[in-house]
This record gives sequence, structure tokens and C-alpha cells, in this order.
Amino acid sequence: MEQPGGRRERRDTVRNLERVLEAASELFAERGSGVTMEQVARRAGVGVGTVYRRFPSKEHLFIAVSHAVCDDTRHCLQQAAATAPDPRATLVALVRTLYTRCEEQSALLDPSQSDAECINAAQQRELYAAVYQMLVRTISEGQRTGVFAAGDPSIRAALCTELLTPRAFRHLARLTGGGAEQVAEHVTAFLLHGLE
Amino acid sequence: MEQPGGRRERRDTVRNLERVLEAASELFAERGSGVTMEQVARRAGVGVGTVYRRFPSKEHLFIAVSHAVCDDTRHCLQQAAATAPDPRATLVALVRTLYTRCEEQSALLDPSQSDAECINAAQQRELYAAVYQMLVRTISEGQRTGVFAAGDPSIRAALCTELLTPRAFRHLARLTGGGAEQVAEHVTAFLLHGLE
DNA sequence: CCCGAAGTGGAATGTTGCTTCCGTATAGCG
DNA sequence: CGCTATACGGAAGCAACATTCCACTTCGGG
Repeated sequence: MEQPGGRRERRDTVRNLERVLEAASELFAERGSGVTMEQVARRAGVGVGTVYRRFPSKEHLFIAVSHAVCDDTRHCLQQAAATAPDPRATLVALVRTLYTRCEEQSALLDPSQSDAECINAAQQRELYAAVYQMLVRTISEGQRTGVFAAGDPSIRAALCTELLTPRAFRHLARLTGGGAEQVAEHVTAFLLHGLE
Repeated sequence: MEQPGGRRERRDTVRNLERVLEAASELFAERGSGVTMEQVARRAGVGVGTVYRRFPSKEHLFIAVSHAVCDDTRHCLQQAAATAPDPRATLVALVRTLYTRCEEQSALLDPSQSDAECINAAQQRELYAAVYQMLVRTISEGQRTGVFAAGDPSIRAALCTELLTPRAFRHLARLTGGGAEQVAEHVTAFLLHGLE
């Protein structure tokens, strides 16, 4: 990176930015937007001032992190859907992929934990809108090919989407004592039974 | 009410307590625990000090209100379930009752909006545990009488419960443009199709 | 090795919202 | 009506955080 002044970018600067992003990802992922800038700074091993040079506000930092995670998740989902051979397999793939993500990124993917108007709502809305669209397409396709029963695809997709949240995942994981794999199995069984 | 000092309780005191509870219910119901004590006091037409004489902290006030709402909701559900003639009708009644409640008390019944460890989590947990138990019983019963297909009742109940939150209700209401009635219909159709 | 630009840490500041305190107002009682 | 116990309002105190600022350090270039 060339600077305006014609000087190369400093090593420590780059390193610090990485550390900050890493610390923020971890903390936000596990405890949501409630973590303080001081905690982020401490975990990153820098002062708060350093965080603020790169991100003008806590909100900016949170959005940056959230954006990265949501984007990445969306790509995984799209890829998973693309490689599935048929609607049924697509559904299974979507559920499994999303739950696997939920297992780590819980707080960042959880629309529950963003206070109302807040912060990463935009990213999440985008992510869940994408999930919803994929489901609508999958269900419509399934109905065309006769694997799924008739019924308004958009409403069915919405119902499915509600079961694909970190919250639902947490509950089911606790109940069954299993991980993403096992929960995904139960849920797809339920969804398919309701759709077929 | 007799006071320690042998004097009758003042009229304005009673009236103020009512006003505070009413204001708090309305505000918490529509905007969750984020409302400030000042806002509650202003809406009630009293000073903050007056609120604090009755409730030693914001948390106490919130719990009092939340407790009332959750308890009441639980009673409605139990009654609805008790008068339904069969498992299928019970399921329908539960969904309909809960959604009707969600339509007004959104924020207070929404586990999403309580920050993690917080405040009315206890009441809500109790309420949703009750819902969950009712569903388990209903599903088991339905399986015994052959209306519902086989499958672990507790997992099925958990999945149903996830669809019975204010959040899910809001989404579905927005999507279909309908009220509690209509949403309940779609959801029960979906659930039954998955259970029968 | 020295210089200046740029980055750094963390104390200081500002803001928001809960909670306490106290001078004033009011209800019940005689 | 006057007296006392009690309640009242809302200003003041306090705590938790976000954000700003600046004296000090460190890096890259020559």
C-alpha cells in the first residue's frame, strides 16, 4: 500500500488492524454487540485510540465484522445450494450449512440479539433475505418436479426460515445434546415431512 | 389497607401506583426493556421518585410487569388447551391464543429482546417451558390416538415452539398482511401437515 | 544513526440513564 | 382549620461507556 505522502505502510499498523479485527470477531461472535471498545482493545493488545483510528465508531467496527461474517455465510450457502442435485438435497444442504455456521458465529448471525433498530440489522436482513429467497426457489422447484406438496411457497419458506436461526439451533442442540449435524437431521426430517 | 402508623392508605398513592403499572405495561410491551425510568414516569404523569418508592429498581418494575403478563398468558393457554376436545384442536387453540397475545404484548413475550442474562428471562423461560410441555403432552396424546405420526415428541414440540414466538408472528403477519387469526391458520396447517 | 511522519496508549471528556435525596405539597385525622 | 405523617417531583449524584486528544513512541527512508 502506497501512502499519500509516498511512504510505505507501517508493519505494526497492519498487524494491529488484523489483531483488532480478530479480537472483535471473537468477542462479537460470542457476546454480541454488548462488548465494550475497551474489551476489544484489550483483547487485541492495543489501546482504544488505535481501534478508533481505523473505525470511527463502535458501530463501524461492528458493521465491518458483521458484514464479513454474513457475506461469507451467504457465499457458503449459495455454493452449497448450487452443488446440490435436487430440491430435497438443496434443502438439506442449506439447513446443514447454516447450522454449522450458527455453531460458531452465534451472536453475529442472531437477529434476536441486535437491539431493534440496530447496528448489523442491515447485514442480517440481507443474509436472511437471501436464505428466504433460496428457500422460495427451492420449494417452488420442488413443487414443479412433484417432490413437494402444493401450498404458497413464500409462506412455507418463511416458516422454514424461522427454524434456521441461531436461537432455534441453540435450543435444539441443548435438547438433543447433539451438534449441527444431528440437529440439521431432525429439522430437515421435520421440514420434509411437512413439505412432501 | 391499614398502615403501620394506624392511618388509612392515601388515595393518590393508590392511583399513582396504578398509573405507573399501566404506563410501564404499555411502554415495555411496545418497546421492551429499553425504555427509561423517566419515560415511564412521564407517561404515568408522576416524578421518577414516585416510581422508585414502589419499585426499588428498574429491574423490579420490569419483572413485576413481565410476571403479570406471562402469568396471564399462561392461564389463557391452559384454559384454551383444557377446553379443546382433541389433540388437533388443542394445537390449533394454542397457536391461535399465543399469536393473539403476541399481537399486543410483543416485546414482553419476546425472548429475543431480553439481553442475554437479563431481567424477565425467568418469566419467559417459565412461559415457554409451559408452552413446550403442553405441546409435548398434546403431541404424545395425538400419537397415542393415532392422529399424529410417530417421532420423538419432545423434539417435535421444540420445533413447534420455535414457531410460536412474537418474532415469527411478526414476520408472518407482515408477509401475509393478516392478523393473528390468519397467521395461526397458516402455521397450524404447516404444523399439522408435518405431524399428521 | 538521525529525522520526520505516522501511529500509539490511555487519561480526560461528554453523554446517557439509573438511583438517591430532600425541600415542598397533600391526604387523613381530630 | 391546623397538624403530622406520608408521598411527591425532579434536581443532583453516580456509574458505565463511547469518543476525543495529545504527549510519547516507532517505523521507514536517507
